[in-house]
Amino acid sequence: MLPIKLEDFLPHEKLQEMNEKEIKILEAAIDIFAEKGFVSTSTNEIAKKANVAEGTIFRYFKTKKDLLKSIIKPTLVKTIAPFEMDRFSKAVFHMEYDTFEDFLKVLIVNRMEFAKKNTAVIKIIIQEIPFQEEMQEELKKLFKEKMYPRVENVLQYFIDKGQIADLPIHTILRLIITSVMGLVVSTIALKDISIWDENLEIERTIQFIKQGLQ
Amino acid sequence: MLPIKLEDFLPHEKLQEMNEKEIKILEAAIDIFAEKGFVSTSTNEIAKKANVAEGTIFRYFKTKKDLLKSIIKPTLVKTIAPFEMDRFSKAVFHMEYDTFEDFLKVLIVNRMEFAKKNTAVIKIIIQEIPFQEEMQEELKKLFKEKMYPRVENVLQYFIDKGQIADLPIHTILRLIITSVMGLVVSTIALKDISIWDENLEIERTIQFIKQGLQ
Amino acid sequence: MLPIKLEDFLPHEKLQEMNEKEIKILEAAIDIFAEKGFVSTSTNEIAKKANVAEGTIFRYFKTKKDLLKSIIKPTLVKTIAPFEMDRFSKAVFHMEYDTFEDFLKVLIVNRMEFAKKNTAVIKIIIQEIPFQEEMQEELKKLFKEKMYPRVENVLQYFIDKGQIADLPIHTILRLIITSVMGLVVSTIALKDISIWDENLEIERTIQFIKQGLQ
Amino acid sequence: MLPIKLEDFLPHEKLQEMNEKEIKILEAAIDIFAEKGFVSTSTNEIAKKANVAEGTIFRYFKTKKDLLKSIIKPTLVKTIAPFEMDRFSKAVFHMEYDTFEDFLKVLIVNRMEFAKKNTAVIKIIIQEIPFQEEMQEELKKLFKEKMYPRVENVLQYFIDKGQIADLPIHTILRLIITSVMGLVVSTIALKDISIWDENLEIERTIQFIKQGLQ
DNA sequence: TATGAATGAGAATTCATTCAT
DNA sequence: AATGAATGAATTCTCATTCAT
Repeated sequence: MLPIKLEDFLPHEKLQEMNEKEIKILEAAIDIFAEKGFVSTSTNEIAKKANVAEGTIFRYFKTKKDLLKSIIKPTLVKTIAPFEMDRFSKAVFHMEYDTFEDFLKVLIVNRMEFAKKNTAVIKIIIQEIPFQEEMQEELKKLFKEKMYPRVENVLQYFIDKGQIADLPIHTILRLIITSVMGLVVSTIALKDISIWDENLEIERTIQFIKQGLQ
Repeated sequence: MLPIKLEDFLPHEKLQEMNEKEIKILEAAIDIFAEKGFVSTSTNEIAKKANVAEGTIFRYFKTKKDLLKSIIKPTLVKTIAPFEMDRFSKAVFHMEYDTFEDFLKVLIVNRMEFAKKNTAVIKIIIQEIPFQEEMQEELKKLFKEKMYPRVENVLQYFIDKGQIADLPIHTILRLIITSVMGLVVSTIALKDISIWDENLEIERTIQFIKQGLQ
Repeated sequence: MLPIKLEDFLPHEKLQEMNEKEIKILEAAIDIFAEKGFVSTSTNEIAKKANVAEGTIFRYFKTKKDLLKSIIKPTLVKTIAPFEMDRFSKAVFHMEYDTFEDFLKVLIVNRMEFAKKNTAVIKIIIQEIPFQEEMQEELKKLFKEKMYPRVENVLQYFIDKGQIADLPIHTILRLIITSVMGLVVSTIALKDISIWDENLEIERTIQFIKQGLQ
Repeated sequence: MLPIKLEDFLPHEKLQEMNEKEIKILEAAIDIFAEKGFVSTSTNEIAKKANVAEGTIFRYFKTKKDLLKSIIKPTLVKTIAPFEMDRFSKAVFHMEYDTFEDFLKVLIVNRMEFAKKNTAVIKIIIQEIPFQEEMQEELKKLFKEKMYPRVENVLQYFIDKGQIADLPIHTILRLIITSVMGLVVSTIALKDISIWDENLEIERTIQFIKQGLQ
């Protein structure tokens, strides 16, 4: 895996108000957390990789756990965010997509790109969320308040148009998320294997979900 | 989560040749590993919960990692095993199931039951596999040698009968596994929530997969 | 090094009143103590090599240190003993040897044989005596009471006959012991090296001491 | 035994680049290792005597064994070094000493002084070398490459001059080393005993070796 | 701000010894 | 007599965090 560059996925304003050392610490921490897990990574190791003194870490992050939170939170927010803010979301809410298939395509391509940019942090989130109650709450809140209401709207729209079956929203959502995450995880895990043709698998997954929900 | 009882899921012969203390250590370890993660669990903690001296742990398991392996391995094997040996598998190979739907039903119900019995160990496996190369190899080998060939047979049979689309086996398998694991994880995570009706969700998942692969 | 056989160097009566297990424990302990040192040898290891249960060791030897003493003491006694009891000693006291050279020859050949039979225990003694005050006392007492008076006699006899220089007994003794121990240690350490010709080195050492004391 | 002062026998430059705590740890370790042996000394004990936290030991020495090596190695080098570098050695190679006796005198006085300054470390070396293969190799290498060739030169010179007998170099060397080490050990062990007159014993040892090799 | 030495609590592991069988 | 399971104190080593410079 290539070393992380924070500028790839932290908002510009945020980055500008961050110190260079702080950034290097975050980048180093993401790299090593993803590789060895949070608990198995020592602050000493992070300091060395970030080329700072161990004490410097604690100037920017009160504790090691704080450092973890600083890594997880923005990505958690950005995982959910598109559903409320970006081009994609606005488009959907203006019902610019006529078909569920178009919607799926945009959703999947968008989240796949995001996942590939944020592989390391996503790994960390998947590993650590089960043990970080605070982050679990954050995730639940984001899901409930930011994501679910918008998605409910969209899905209801397609149900009403008769493009997908009249199942409970939470069931539809589960089946979609499950399939998309399966695709994402497979892509990350298998991306080096020759038989894996990403575009083909994306297309097949779209068809699978679409038909499955008909 | 209820405390684990090993007798629920270790073969009788195996249990009989195990010492009472050894069993109590395993049970305690499974409980705490699942709750706090392997690295964050101290042997002291395990010893206390198992009501043995800390040294006793090391009589039965050479190292803490050994203890982890002793927990993970049998469940890993049993996760794969049904595909080669039990009633379900034999039945399938004699093509006693006429329809893909029947096959899916048996598969899902069977794995759901297993998952509910082994929740804690499955949590541990999901958490630790990414960091335990040895176990990764074991898993790959089991998958390749024990599971894939049999499943390939069955799926090809249904493809030939025209009951599922003519997609590559690995794609079909990914979509099925993904959906089933999504169901399993949802069941474990949401089982206490009132709107979650397990049987209904099973049925919906079966329909989803079946239609998705048509 | 070949495994030790106690019968080689424990008196017959002593051996007869010893249990078979006790003997096997002693033999195993000597072997491993010599190889790894007393502190670095575990009772478990000894038990395994002796083919007995760990508890059995403590039936015959109250503590691990007791086992050490049981190994060291008889050899310590036998290192000193010849000077008071055996053929060599009696001979010397009857002044059957006319020349200092004859005396040296008997002394060295005798002690070399003893050293080669007891290599392992001698190693243990050299390693452990510095840390075992109790054994140090024993050694001093044996030296003072059993060895020194006899040896003094003999050496005085040769001084009086003009065969060795009129130096203080303790100096003569130091120079002899030093040269003999150097020979013994060299023999043990170098016995596998081709240029080492034992008989030649014995002869040279005799000449060296003899001339040195003229 | 008096507490060790490192400044007595570590080169000035080396000492200057060493931290105060590092020095205190080394001094404490030498003291206790010499008294109780390496394996029987706990890092806790060393820390207490050195007045540092136990963790501090491991900042300066990666492992306990590393600490041992750091103690043994410089003294091992310095035991051999004079034969290749210092005043004594240069003098000998310019054959400034006319007689073997002069040579012996310089050798013995020099090594006796060294031994008295480094008693504790020498004790440790003698105790631990048999169990530390790495150090054994180091010792052999030093002996072979640094000491033996020079000494061979000198001894051959005296053989050629007819001052010592024409014996193999290794035999001559063994007899000298043996006698000198015997003197050193006796001095260390007996230095508190009233009958022990060091200068007298040195003189007697010189005569003993000289005549022995005639 | 930044450093990195120092800390000491806590980790996994070992082992002599005990004791019920 | 003999076993070997069980113990728990002691050991080496790690690491997040603090703090004087």
